[in-house]
Amino acid sequence: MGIAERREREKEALRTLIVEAARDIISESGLDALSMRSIAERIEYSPATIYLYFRDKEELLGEVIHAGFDRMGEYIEEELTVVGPGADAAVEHRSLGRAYARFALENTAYFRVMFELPTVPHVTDGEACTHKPERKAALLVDTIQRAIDAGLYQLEDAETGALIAWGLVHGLASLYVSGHFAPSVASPESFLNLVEKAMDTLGTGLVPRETLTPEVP
Amino acid sequence: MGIAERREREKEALRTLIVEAARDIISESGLDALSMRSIAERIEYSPATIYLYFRDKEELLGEVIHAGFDRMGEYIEEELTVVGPGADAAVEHRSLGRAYARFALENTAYFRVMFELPTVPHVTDGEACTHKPERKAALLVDTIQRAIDAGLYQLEDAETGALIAWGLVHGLASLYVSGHFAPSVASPESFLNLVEKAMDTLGTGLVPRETLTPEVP
DNA sequence: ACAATATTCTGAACGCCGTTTAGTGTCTAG
DNA sequence: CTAGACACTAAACGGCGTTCAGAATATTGT
Repeated sequence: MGIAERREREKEALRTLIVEAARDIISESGLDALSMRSIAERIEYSPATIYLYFRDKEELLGEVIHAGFDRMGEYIEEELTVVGPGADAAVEHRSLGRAYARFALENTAYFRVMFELPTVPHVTDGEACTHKPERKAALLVDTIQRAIDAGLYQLEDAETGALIAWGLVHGLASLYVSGHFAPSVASPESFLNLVEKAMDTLGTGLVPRETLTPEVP
Repeated sequence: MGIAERREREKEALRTLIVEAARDIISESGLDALSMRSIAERIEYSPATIYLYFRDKEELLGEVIHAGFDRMGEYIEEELTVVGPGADAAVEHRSLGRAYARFALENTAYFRVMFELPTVPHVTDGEACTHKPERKAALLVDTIQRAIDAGLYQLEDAETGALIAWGLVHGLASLYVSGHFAPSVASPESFLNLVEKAMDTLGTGLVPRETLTPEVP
């Protein structure tokens, strides 16, 4: 009998409804506006009901954040589609950075929640750590490894290179969404330009070539 | 009569006592532990008293953040002292990055408050914008400009270069203090190493020199 | 020295928050 | 048709930021 299955489905539906309500409140009004009561009002249930589906606010936020990383994944795939499947690793690397910046730009409040929160409660929950940013990080490491293998990047360690590249774009995005940029770079366009310029600079380096002493063979 | 002056001094003393109490609570127990009541208890006054010295919690936090940037300034000066006054601009630039990273490392909770908060309430307060990060940012721009002038860096625009360099170090620090790094880079030493490596990489570039097409003269 | 005044401080309250619990209805199974 | 499982909620608890009437204290004028 499909009766238990229907109950199961309804339960799951309400669960995702709660997560979506939370996500929408954050996107529309910021994290401060997110309360168990505001979620409850939006989905037209009592606040207590939410606790039948989530242990506490932290667990609920964990799911919201998880959904955020899924959404960021869509940005990445979209950007990768633009450059096409045959692009070299360095070009793909640029796509990843662009996607990251675009996501931060278009999901400011969401981005902040994803990266500024105490976080990572259910990572230590025992189960395999197939969670949030690590998934995308693996993709970045992979891309950079391929760039190294193709001789496009000079790096001993792809993982370290990935952290550096991540740090660069994340730092710019982070400063942008927190409003720490002067008005001259505070516009969306100039932010995206800045990220492009930053990836250029990371590629070619600050120090002019001719001043570098040649390596001993 | 010095009586009004003494009152003035006492008023100022209690004001800074409040700010210091807030700063200590954040450093010891994190931002979540900071409440008007916890501050009041620590300084042995009623919570209501704080409102005689600060409009609201936001204004108080603004002063705490301001003090934080002063403290970061001390880190910078200390690090600049290490390399000495005669160092070239590129070396000084490295010092700035190192100071930034060390500050984040040794003042984790404080760093987060300084950069992750809605912020900047009294910047728009009308008066001259001689506030927090911009002060230090000017120093960074200056250093990079000197590096450009000395031919150490190849950049059209020192301000853009400063944003990129800031973004790189800030991003790594930001990811570190938020716990977004895998355990292998989560230790203080490896974090500092990573920042050094990152500044190396930004200097020399990801792309090997010989693959770069020479500029048209 | 004392009354009048100005200043500093606080107790108690308001409306929010996250969370718990006891109890309400409603649907299902035998 | 009834007994039990289930989904749900009203109400409360303690903590939060904040306000305000009034107590306590310090300063002044005489």
